[in-house]
Amino acid sequence: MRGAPTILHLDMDAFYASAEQAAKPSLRGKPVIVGGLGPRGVVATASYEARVFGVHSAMAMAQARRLCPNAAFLIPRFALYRKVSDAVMTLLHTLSPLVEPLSLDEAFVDLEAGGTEPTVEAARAVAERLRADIKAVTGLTGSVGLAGSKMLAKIGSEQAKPDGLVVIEPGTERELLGPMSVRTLPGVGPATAETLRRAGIHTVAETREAGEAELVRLLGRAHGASLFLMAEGRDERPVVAERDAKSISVEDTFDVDLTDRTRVQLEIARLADRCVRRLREAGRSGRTVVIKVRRYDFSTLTRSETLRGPTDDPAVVREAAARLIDGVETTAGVRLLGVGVSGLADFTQEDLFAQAAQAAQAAQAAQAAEAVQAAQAAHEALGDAGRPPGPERPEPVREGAGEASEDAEKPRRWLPGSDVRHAEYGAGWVQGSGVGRVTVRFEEPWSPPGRVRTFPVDDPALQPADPLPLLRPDAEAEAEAEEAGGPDGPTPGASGPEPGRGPGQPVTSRP
DNA sequence: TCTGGGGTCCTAGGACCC
DNA sequence: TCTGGGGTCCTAGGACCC
Repeated sequence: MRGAPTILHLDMDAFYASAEQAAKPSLRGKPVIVGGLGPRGVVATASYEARVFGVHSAMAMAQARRLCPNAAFLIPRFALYRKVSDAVMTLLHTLSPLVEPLSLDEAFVDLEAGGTEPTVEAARAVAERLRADIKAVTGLTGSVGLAGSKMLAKIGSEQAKPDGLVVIEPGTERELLGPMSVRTLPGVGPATAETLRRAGIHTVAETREAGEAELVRLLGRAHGASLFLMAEGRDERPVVAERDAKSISVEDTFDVDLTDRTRVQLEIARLADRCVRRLREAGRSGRTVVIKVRRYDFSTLTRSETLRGPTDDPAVVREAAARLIDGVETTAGVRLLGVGVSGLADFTQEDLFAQAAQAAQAAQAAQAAEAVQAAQAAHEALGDAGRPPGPERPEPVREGAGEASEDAEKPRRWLPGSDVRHAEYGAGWVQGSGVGRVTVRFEEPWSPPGRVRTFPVDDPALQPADPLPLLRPDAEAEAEAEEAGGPDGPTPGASGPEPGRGPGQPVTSRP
């Protein structure tokens, strides 16, 4: 706990929905719902206009449609959100080296580590300037909480929503927390709240009064002890920058339950390949392969297998996943399959062999023999004993292999919300499609609301496009873009700087 | 037409080693 | 031969978060 509110929590307001409204002028002031649009989709984010109708995150999309049938329903465009997020995180890094992102739209910042004077006034001034900078650079609003601990900074930003700032002054925590619901405390979800409710505990004050021993009895050692500390307003968790990922996983929910065994095996193989692609993009390898199966009745199980050494070989992960699914009964129907890798190591497979060789040289004879044995065993376990050890690695399996030829046969799918460009009408986005037609609204983030036109789905003049930046790029950037290949050339970042400013620099240089 | 996708941390039992 | 306790690794499941 600090004597001054120098821990900052930023939470962007209705992030995905707000980004869509910024990108699509015709949707401003209207209910917007972003999420999965299939039969089993859920809401990722609802705009404040949609929340009025009772729509909220994690709600089944079907229910959202019933509650708010006139909303715009859009698929998420992560490429855009990531760009906006990068711009926001860049601003946060100008405040302190200690920035802890929690997701694309949320982060803690340790202002004291960044040299902010430890006073309420100084912290408040930094936060207000940050909010103005975020608005100027992204066009979006964010809410900020300032407090002496992470927990209270986060509670503060929640209270500040939308588009606000709340400072919780050290010394006022217990009084503030006392009457609040236990659900306010981090780590208290539906299950914990129910356990506490049965014990007659509803508020933070009641949690505190129950005492640590009782909470540990109800919830277990770690959970009970940490909950007691939180209820007392004590939270010493430091802001930690750059935490390495501990696992990487991919999963798919199918529109219709899978019952065919061969199809299940095929999907597991595809997921394994996708997972390895992500693993390699991150420059990591992993030792434990996990599969996840959600059955028709939503019961979920996992099976895992730990290899002798880390791998980033698609064939190895595919084979492990295949062995694991072999032991799972799926005939009654499967709604979700997943493949993950944990026990991540920083080196790739070749590095592993290099390391083993080095170890063999350096270590004593006995240890060296052991290392070689281990390397051989790993080699065998990895299923490439027949492959000569060398720098080559198996070709990554690419899902889109032969894309061009396939595209000609497969009808293009125009998903609501996605960006397009028409040879004659310019930039727009898909408003809807069906019965061989696609409806496009032609507008840009900086234009007035645009008009709608309808085309055949296979109209060659209509092409998918990258997201436009939310703010109009300056003349300089536009010229560069044109030099780089005209309007279809690389698009400037979504957070394109305003006139006269270089990328990465704060918008304001006010004292 | 109920319930996504990507993560983190904790618990608990059994194997195995000292 | 019997009796232990502790530590670590692995597997499986569950709660929680955004």
